[in-house]
Order: sequence, then structure tokens, then C-alpha cells
Amino acid sequence: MTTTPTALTAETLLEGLNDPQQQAVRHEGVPLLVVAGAGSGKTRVLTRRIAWLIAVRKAHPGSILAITFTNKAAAEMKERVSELVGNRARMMWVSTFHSSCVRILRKEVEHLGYERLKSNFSIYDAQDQKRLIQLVCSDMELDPRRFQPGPILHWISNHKNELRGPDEVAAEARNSIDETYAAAYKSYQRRLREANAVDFDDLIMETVRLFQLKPEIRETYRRRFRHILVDEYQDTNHAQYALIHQLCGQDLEEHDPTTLDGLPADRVPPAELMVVGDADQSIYAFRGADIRNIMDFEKDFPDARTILLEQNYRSTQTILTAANAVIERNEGRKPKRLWSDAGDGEKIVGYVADTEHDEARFVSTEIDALTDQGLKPSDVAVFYRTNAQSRVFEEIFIRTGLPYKVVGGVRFYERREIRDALAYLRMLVNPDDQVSLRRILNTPKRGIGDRAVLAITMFADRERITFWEALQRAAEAPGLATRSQTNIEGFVAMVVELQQMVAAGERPDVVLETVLDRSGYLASLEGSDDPQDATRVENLGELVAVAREFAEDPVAAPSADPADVDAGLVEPGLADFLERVALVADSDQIPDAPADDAADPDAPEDQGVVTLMTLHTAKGLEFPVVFLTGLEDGVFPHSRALGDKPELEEERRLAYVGITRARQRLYISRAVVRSAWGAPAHNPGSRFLGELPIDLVDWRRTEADQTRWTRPSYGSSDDYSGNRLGAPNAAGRRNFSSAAARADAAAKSKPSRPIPVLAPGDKVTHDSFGLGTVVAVEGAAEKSVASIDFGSDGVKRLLLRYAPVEKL
DNA sequence: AATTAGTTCATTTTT
DNA sequence: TGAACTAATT
Repeated sequence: MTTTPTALTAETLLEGLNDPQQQAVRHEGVPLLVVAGAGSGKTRVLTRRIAWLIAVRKAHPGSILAITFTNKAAAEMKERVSELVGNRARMMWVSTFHSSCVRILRKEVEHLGYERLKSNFSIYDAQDQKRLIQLVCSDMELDPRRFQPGPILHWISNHKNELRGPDEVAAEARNSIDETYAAAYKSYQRRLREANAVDFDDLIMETVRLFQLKPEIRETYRRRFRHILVDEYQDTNHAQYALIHQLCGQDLEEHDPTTLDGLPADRVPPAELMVVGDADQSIYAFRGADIRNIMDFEKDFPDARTILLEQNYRSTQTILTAANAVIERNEGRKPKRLWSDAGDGEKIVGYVADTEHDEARFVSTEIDALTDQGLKPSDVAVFYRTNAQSRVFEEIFIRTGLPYKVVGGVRFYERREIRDALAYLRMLVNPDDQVSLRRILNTPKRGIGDRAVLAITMFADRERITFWEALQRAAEAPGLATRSQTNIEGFVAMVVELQQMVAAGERPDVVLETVLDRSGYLASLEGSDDPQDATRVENLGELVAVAREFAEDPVAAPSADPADVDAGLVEPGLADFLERVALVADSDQIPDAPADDAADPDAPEDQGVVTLMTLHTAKGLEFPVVFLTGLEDGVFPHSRALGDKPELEEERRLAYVGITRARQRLYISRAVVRSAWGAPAHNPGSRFLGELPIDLVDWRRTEADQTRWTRPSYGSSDDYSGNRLGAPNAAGRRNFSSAAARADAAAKSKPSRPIPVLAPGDKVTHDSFGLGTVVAVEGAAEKSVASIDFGSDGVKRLLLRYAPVEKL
């Protein structure tokens, strides 16, 4: 296909699209919902439609607002549209909800009516929020047992997503706990604003509030955005939904006539709206996503039209049939069946392992076999429900020499040194940012300890000045040691000097390097003998590189908004860099599609690596081969979801997402025994396994194949679920709070303790000694004792009844 | 101020 | 089990 914009015609834009896809591209007028099943080419539809709007319907690019959920998706979409329509695409707003809202808020903050909130506000992420709420809690002298940061923040976030401010919530508090929470919410908000900061949820909530407060401002944006497209609509929360309505709703005025004040008489008709999503892939309810937004679209927009995309261009029919079969179990779901003309392909391969180690070994061996058949490790992904499950795979993969990469876990921008460095930069841009300021005040150690901080805090409170102002007037603070005062003065002098540098418009990377140097931060790491600190220095080098790249080419950097650059908004400064970093976080996380780039000719064996990740992070990705692991009730579906229908349905959608990531081959596996929190637990197979059509799965190994155990003569039942393996050691008796332990307790009534039947020469594993070979066995059944050679750990005599030994 | 020994508590996390 | 946080020690 040609990429020359001049050759762009209606025909080329519809080329290669199926009928419903074409309809979605051509649609005009009423609100449109595109229900896009997994792999049905929705990104293609979105990009073609945008190009269509510009090229065929002559829409001004600046009148287009396209919302995605990740910056990566935004950057990709912008890129693809640019390929179609060329430079004109620069004027579009293609960004996340959060980025769009930041742009609006930075411009309009003063209309919000917060005294301290200015356009250089900081954006607080989860970690910053936690620090702030901790300050609030200690301020309120809350019992740290009953009121923990996590739950409070979650509670606040829920309310913000529902657009409920602190006063509203306080008014509705029904008990003392709610009242305390509401008070914490109020204090948290107050401190946020005092710090000239907002959190992620505020970005949306405050934008909605802005539009409510100032209808004329809302009107200017309604006027500007004539075409609004929202991707991943099933993941929107209520606040985001409200925002869309403010921009597109045709009947908003009737709902709320009081907001009409100040509206120009010549109001514009609502923008053309298209939302794209798939209710079956809604897996973020726990973060406030409200599946009703997409389910009720036709109700919310009565004249709406719906287009279904069911043809899948990614997977084999076998995989799709499996996915359909699972998701159909969800109730109240709108019917949709994915289909493919790619043929049935391979059967799904199933495997029941004895333990999670065996499961990982199976995966490893199988990947080995696949690579022998010409597949690259980068074609393979291993999915699991929780991050903790990655460990076993890592252990085994390291042992077998299989290259891999874990996606998720500790992200680059969450590392301590990166956050420290960014905290310096943030407080330079916004000295009111107390969280950042407190973070680096004594990092590295410069003799400003808790006592000094306390004295300054009290002084600031009494004088009703900010923390930073109090630091500058440290000499007046009562109860401050002279030594601390000297140290603070040194710190203030350094900050002032750095601030001048920023004010002079110095490049972000240069500021960063100076900060690291002048603060002594880098020196303190370099002087350390902790090997971790060497890595930290490297990471900081990386951050400087990121800043440099940004300074030199902000457009090429991920998710840049060229409209800003075009608009002659000077060259990006430190504040812009911080904003990018705050909202983009980790584009380097997910390895790009198996790179064909001959970037490194010195690495001919570059076959890429196997990708390990949670099912949640897998959303939106695809791989030729997928291993779906840990399919056990209590693991996946997660134990917390077992008793709750909506949650169980969300787990099922997660399974659906996982299955539909696979293009050619899908493996499903589970472990009969899995060690959770130290104690081995016996998990029954996932209910989702039973929902797969049996003829689609080729079971390589089943429960019946598992290592034989002597069954107690009185326990003839096939049902082994709930049995605990090995000795009821100290570890095993702890932790009766978890669901796994509860299942275990329920099983206690059944007297049975499987004892492995061993013979000399057998290979076994022991929980603490590892791999061993049986040398001799004495006694029978309950009294059998085996002598086992564990290599470097020597030969042990073990009473099989108690020893955590497994036959291999 | 920094190390260390206890204690607690364990989903998922696009921004 | 083990990481992550707190409290107590030197």
C-alpha cells in the first residue's frame, strides 16, 4: 500500500476491510458503538476512520480527539494516521484521558478556584499518594492498624471516580468509620492542593468539575472537538464517562439547566462520537472501570448505532472456539462469536503437572521443542494470574538456559533512585511539592533528620507558610539545632542555585546531571560498596539519556504531542519532561513485536526472549504461542473471586483475554500441588478447564498420570482435593486466614496422607534439599524410611510419612 | 543515624 | 516462603 498522502482516496482507505469494518469507517452522524472482539482489527478501523474523516470528509485534524488508554497506543495510532494523511495529523489530539485532561487543566487551572493550584502543578502517582496519606494519617493520629494507607486511598479513588468530592462524601457518612475516611479524604485533598499537586484521579474529576463550573469553557472544547473517538471503552470509569458526555452529550442541558449560565446563544451541535470496545475484555473493574458504560451505550445514547466486529484475524478457529465456549458462560452478556477463516490449526495442548516446578519444567521443555521446530523464543509468551508465579518459571528457565524477560514487577520509574532524581526535578519546578521536597531533603544524608523536619513542619504550620518557605526561614524556627540549621541553609542555597538554572531555561538533561552532581546523590552511590548501588548509577545514566533524547527530539520520544511543538510552544523544558515521565511511565516495559531490526549484527543468535507476564498485562498483545499456566481454582480464578459472581465473571473475561492472545498454539497447564506462602496446597483444576470443549484439547498428561501415591486403604475416593502433601510442619500450620488454608482446613476431616512409594534408583525432590536419588528403602507404608542421596547435601534417612519428598 | 531483629501479610494495576 | 515494613538496638 502506498503511503503517499496524495494518493489517498476513499477506495484505498476501505481497501482490505471487511464489510462491518467499512461501515464503521464510513459511518456518519449518530453515536456509534463498535463492538470489537479480540483480534478483529479495531486499531485498523480506528486509524482508517480518522484518516477517512480528514481525507474524505474534510474534517480539520484539529477537530479530532482520539482517546486511548495507554500512551503507547496513542503514539502508535498517531504514527499510523500520519502514515496515511501525513503531517496534517499533527494537529489532532490523540492521547490518553489523563494526558488530555492535563492539557486542559494546565491551561485552565485558575478557573477551578483553588488558591494554591497553579499551572505548574505536580502529578502524584500511587507512591506519592501513599506518602501524602501517611502524612494525613499521622496528622489525624489515626490508629495505623485500623486505618491503613492502601484501603483509604482505594476508598478515596473510588469516590473520585464517581465524582464525589470530600464534602459530599462527608455529608453521607453513615458511621464513624466513614466519617474518619471522609475526614482523611478532605485532609488529603487539602494537602494535595497546598502542595500544588493533583493525583491521577483528580485529573479527570477536576476536568469534569471545570466543565460543570464553567459552561463557557466546556463550550469552547465542544466547539473544537467535532469528532471524538474512544478506544477501550469498556475500561472507562464513571468520571471518564461523564467527561465524554460533557463533550458529546446532546441532552446534557436538559439534565442540568443550572449549568446553562454563561453559555453562548449559538451553541454547537454535539460532536460525532465513536467508541470502540469489547465488554468481554473488561478486566479492570477493581480499578473503577465500569462495564455498564459499554453495556448501556445504546441506552445512554438512544439513537446510537452498533456495529459488531466478529471476524478475527489473529487466531486459529480452535483457539477462538475455545475462547467463545468459555466466555459464553458469563450471564447477561451480549452474544458475540469470534470466527476465523484461518483454519482449525493445532489442538490446544493440556498438561497436568504434579507441582508448579513440574509445570515450569514442562513449559521449558516444550519451548525447547518448539524452538527446534524453528520458532523463536520471542514468539512465545507465558501468562500467569499473579506476579508471584513468575518465580518458578524464572528459576527453571535460568537452569535450562532459556532466555526470558519478565514484564511487570518493579518498573523503571518506580525504582528508588529514579524517583529520587525525579523528586529533585519536581521540587525545582514546583517548590510547594511537599512530598518530593521531603523525599530528597535528606537524600543523600546531609544531617537533616526527623527532629529537624519536625521543627520545620511545626514552624510552617504556625506561620501558615509552606514547607519550602519554612525551610528558607529556618533561622526563625524554634527548637532547631544550630547544626541542622546550617545544613538546611546549605540545602536551600543549593536548591536556589538549581532553580535559577531551571528559570534560565536550561535543558532537562543538563539540569538533571547538575542535580545529581551538586546534590551529592551520585557521589553517594558511587562511594557505596553495595553492589545494588552500581546498578542504580547505571539506571540514573539511563534516565539522563531519556532526558537528553527528550530534549533533543521531543517528537520522536513516545507519545509526544507534536501539536504543542507545532504551535510554537518553544522547546520543551523541564516541566514538559516531568509531565511526560509522569504520564508515560514505562513504555520500555513490553518488548516490541519480535524485532526484525538488524540493530546488532554482532548478535546473530538473537532469537529474542520468552515473555513472562500476568494476564492483565497481556491484554492488547498477541503471540504465536501462548502458555496459560496455573489453571487451578484458587489461583486462576483467584481465590478471592471464587465466592463472588461478578468477580468470577471478571476472572472468566481474563481467561478469555488470555486465550485470545494466542495466534497458532495454545497451551494450558496446571499443577496439582502448588506451594503458596510456604505451605504446599492441593488445588483442584480451574473451573475454566471444564468449560473448554473436550475435543479441542489434547491432554498430554492428566491427573491420573500423576506420580503414584499410596492411598490409604480406607480412602478409596478419587477426590484428593484438599489434601496436603508432606508433613504438617510448622509452616504448614500457620496462615489459616487465606482461602487456600481454609480449603485445607475443610479437608482436615479426611484422614489421609499420601506416602510416596519409592524404590532404589528413583529420582526425587525434597522441599529443602532439592534433587536426590533413592539409595535404599526400609519398612513399608506408614513406616517406610528411605535413604536418599542429595549430592552435596549428603545422604539423608527420611521417614517418608513426614518428609516433603516427591517422586519424579 | 544506621543496622538488625522482629513482625506482618500477602490479586490483578493501561494513568 | 520471603519481601517489606517497624521497632529496637548499638
